[in-house]
Amino acid sequence: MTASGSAARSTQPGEGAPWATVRERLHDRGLRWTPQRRVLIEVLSHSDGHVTGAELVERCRAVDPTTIPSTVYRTLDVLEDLGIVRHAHGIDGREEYHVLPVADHGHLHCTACRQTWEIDAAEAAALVSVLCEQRSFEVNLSHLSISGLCAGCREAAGGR
Amino acid sequence: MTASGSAARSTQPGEGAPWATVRERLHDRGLRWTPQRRVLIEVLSHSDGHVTGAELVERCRAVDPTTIPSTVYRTLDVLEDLGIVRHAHGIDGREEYHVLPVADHGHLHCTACRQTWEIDAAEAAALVSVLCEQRSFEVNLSHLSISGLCAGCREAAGGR
DNA sequence: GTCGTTGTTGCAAGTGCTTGCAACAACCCA
DNA sequence: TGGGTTGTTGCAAGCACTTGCAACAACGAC
Repeated sequence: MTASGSAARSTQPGEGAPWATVRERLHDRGLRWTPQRRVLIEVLSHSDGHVTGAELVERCRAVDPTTIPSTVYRTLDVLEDLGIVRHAHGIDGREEYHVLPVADHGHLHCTACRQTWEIDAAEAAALVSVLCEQRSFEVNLSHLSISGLCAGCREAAGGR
Repeated sequence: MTASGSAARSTQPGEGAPWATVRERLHDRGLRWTPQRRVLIEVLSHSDGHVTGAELVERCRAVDPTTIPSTVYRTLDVLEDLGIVRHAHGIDGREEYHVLPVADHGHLHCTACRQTWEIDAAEAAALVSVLCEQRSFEVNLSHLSISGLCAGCREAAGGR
């Protein structure tokens, strides 16, 4: 909810209005601004947080019924290159897109209630530093997906 | 590589010969011992570490060409219930089965060289305890999949 | 050995996503 | 404004599973 609606309507071209600058950012890389991309950008600009690929395809279809899945997935790849979306794999291995990642963060999935939470760099710091020190492994936090049981479900399961 | 070949040939029915007891373990649950399951068990007993679902289907086909994918996947579900295999999702979201998980452990995937390593409870302890204390979240270590850059690839990438 | 119950299988259709390829159309340049 | 280059699209086929369902066959009982 933090600065959600206002961000899309902001007039400054930097952090504030990422959607407004997509077109020129594509141009800068020699990429093109097509009606199909316009549709996806519009859909994304109205999506908050996490959406699955299939969901995005469906929403694009609602705007333009001629939308083809492969186009959506290919455009998502391009937008990921631009840093506008980021994908991870949900608990069932499905693509899950995160729109406008403000900061690198991972995800926590409860296998019982299927809810999702974000974990920020601070919370993951312990793991990241252990792996970095012991193995020189650089963790890609945005792709980190942890599953298990949330507090509520542990309690519901009987506490033991 | 630790105690790989010998384990399958051991005669003691406890930890040592899990394959020999599968049949009765199925019986104990009112489940059946079918030729199709025999094939998969045989394939699994010759597989070490991590295999994808598709790979298992293929190997079963090598033993019995009439093998049907859905049967393999359904049998894997059953075997997972028995604790004989465990699945997680690889970096690309595909099913990855881990045969005979000796101890709970997670996985480390390098996005550059696609290699995989295991991380044990000790290494993940820092993360697990942070999440447990701060959120009462119980991490399912066997399903933990971390991606990033391994030491070798970081160096190859130019060190920066 | 035969019978009946019920867990399993095979099949076919479906989902989510990917890929190769030819036709198309943004966009740059004159 | 017209023309050419080349990034994109749409389509069809394919991969990795998943699911519903009717026919089948393990396995315990008689």
